[in-house]
Amino acid sequence: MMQKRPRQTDVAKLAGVSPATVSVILNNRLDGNVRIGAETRARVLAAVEQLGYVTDPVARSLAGGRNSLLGVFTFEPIFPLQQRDFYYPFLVGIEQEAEQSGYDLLLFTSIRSIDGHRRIYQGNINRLRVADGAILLGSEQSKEELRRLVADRYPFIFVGRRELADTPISYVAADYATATAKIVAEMLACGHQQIVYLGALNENESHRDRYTGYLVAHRQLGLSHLVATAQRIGAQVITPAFLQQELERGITAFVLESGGSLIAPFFQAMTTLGKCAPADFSLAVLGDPLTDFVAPYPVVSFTIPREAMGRRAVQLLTELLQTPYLPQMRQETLACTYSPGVTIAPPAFSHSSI
Amino acid sequence: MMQKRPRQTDVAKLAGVSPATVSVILNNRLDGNVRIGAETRARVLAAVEQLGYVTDPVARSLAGGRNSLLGVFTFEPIFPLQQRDFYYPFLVGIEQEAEQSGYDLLLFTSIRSIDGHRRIYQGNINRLRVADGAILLGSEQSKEELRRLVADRYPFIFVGRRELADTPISYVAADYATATAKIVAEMLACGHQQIVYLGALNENESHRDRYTGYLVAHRQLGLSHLVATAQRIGAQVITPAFLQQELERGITAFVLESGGSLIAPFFQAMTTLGKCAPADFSLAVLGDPLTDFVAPYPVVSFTIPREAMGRRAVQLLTELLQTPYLPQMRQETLACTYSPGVTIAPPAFSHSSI
DNA sequence: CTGAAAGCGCTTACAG
DNA sequence: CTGAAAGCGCTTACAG
Repeated sequence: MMQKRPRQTDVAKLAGVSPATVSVILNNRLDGNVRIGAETRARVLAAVEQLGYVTDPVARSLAGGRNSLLGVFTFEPIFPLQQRDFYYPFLVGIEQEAEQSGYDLLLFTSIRSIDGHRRIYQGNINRLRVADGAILLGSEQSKEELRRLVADRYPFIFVGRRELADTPISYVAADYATATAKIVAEMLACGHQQIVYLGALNENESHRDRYTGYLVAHRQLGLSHLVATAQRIGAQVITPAFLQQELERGITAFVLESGGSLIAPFFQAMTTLGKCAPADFSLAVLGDPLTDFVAPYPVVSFTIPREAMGRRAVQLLTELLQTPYLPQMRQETLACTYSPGVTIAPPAFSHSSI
Repeated sequence: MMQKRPRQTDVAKLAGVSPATVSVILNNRLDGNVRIGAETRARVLAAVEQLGYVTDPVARSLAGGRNSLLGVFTFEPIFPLQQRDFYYPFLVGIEQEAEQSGYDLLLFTSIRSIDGHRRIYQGNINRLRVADGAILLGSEQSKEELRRLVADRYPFIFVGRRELADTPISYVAADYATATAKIVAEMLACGHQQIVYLGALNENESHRDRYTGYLVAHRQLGLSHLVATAQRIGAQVITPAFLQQELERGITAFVLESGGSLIAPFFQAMTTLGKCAPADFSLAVLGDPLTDFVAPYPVVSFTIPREAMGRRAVQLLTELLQTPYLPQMRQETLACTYSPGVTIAPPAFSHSSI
């Protein structure tokens, strides 16, 4: 049967001091007017050791201290069966930094997913509050819940840029805009004048950032008039007929959002047409490099700094927790790494007439 | 500036009832002697809505006794960069079951690894105690720490069988013995009489269980005299010369422990010799099926039920936590799944002379 | 059917 | 330098 855990009072009794003293020593408080004698401190620490005492984080947290618990909340299952690659690299970074900072990680697994996604507020409870602050991840996030979190002044950092109408929120994001701009600029420099932007149906912040990069690249060269509107399309739209049509109307280069499952259909359709990059068209993927399985040749793309984002999110969160009176907002953007490929070359029939 | 979030007392005041009543209603308590009038309940719920009241889970858990935190402790980093496949499936199962049971997961990332592995007891303090109980994983576990954990009566379940000299400990393990016995029996039934057991250098419980299965298969057929002692060898021992020698002394079948990095050298050496299973020898791997990358053909093996082990570990742990007065020991073994291959066939030159 | 009171285990002013 | 006291926000017997 289970022994009751030792309490602070037990330690206090054993050491012959008051609970307050134990608390002060354990929290290493160095306030000007709190000073503990070396002898007392030693006695208390000895008692702590002897009893195997560990502060109850729940009580500590209630009493207004902090509990060294960093929440990790994902809107999808944390360890998804399918896309195991999605969260993993973030978690690697998060764990590394948590270890450095001496925080434990609290995964909110008690939060049942309802119709496929999890909600922070269940009934009336913000479960996240058991942790000092939390790192949020996930694409299926509910803006409504974020808004409420901000209103509740709960400290959190989103991994990935998220925006709310009136309310700025803290995040660590990948710099999709710059990465995309660089690639599109490369295409423009090659002489492409009709670069079509193919995006997935659901538009979110990271998609918008990519599109911004696309626009910026054109604008910087004074080529704004060449910009085509982005096409947000379902994967099933990408057929040989569709791409044929695009090529015929003078499109010489494509940039594809990753993650929207546009990529496999694209290659399939192009193969059906007997078209190949960079001979027949130029191509870049706006996201992580493709595996050999998906692409027949190295496609120009960029790497999202997932681990670094995880690490940085923990750093920012711990900063937030240590300075509770400063504005609770941090927004940071980390650079993506250009990933070379063989898919960008001058267009076969240059329409250049600048 | 934001208002302080509403408390239970605010709701009580607004509804004109006592905090206790609010608590009872919000927790939906149906105890025999607690009954709330429909009108009162409606009034309270309306007040909750109006104020946007959210129960503070920290206070709730302090008052209630339990914190619904399940610890997850790994002796190596939880999200290792290298062998990401090792912990992941366990964690999937653990998360699934934690969600079912309404527990959150506490990852002890604050525990720094010293010379590559983590220690539960740091300066005589058991960090794990911040959680109600914990699930332990990892091959590098220190027996000394486990012993202490048991002595402290801390509730935990090890994923994987672990044994301590005098102290039984709780675990969920894979049934390596049965899985191995089945495979070896298949080889014996095929007519093999010299089956060599090749094991990694470090012997642990899971290795011993496999060897036990190897022995059992022989014994069940009354063939104990055919048993060769297991060879515990380093990967570098597996050279073409070594295997040549084995074949020459009449060995017709090999069973290899997985995880000891014996497998790659084995295939390399056999390829060098120009030998191929099952024509020249029979073969099984005592562990997870090999990827195409490692093995040129499907090798008989078995799948370790990692997810199920994770799930079961959480179940057993929550049982332990709910029945604190029953014996704190659970040992359970889950079956592995036979994974077929093409590597077992009758020996080319049968020495059978039974 | 509902309220007053005690208590969960800690921290933090405030005295001295 | 250390202790007594109040309080964090809830739940749970216990009264009535």
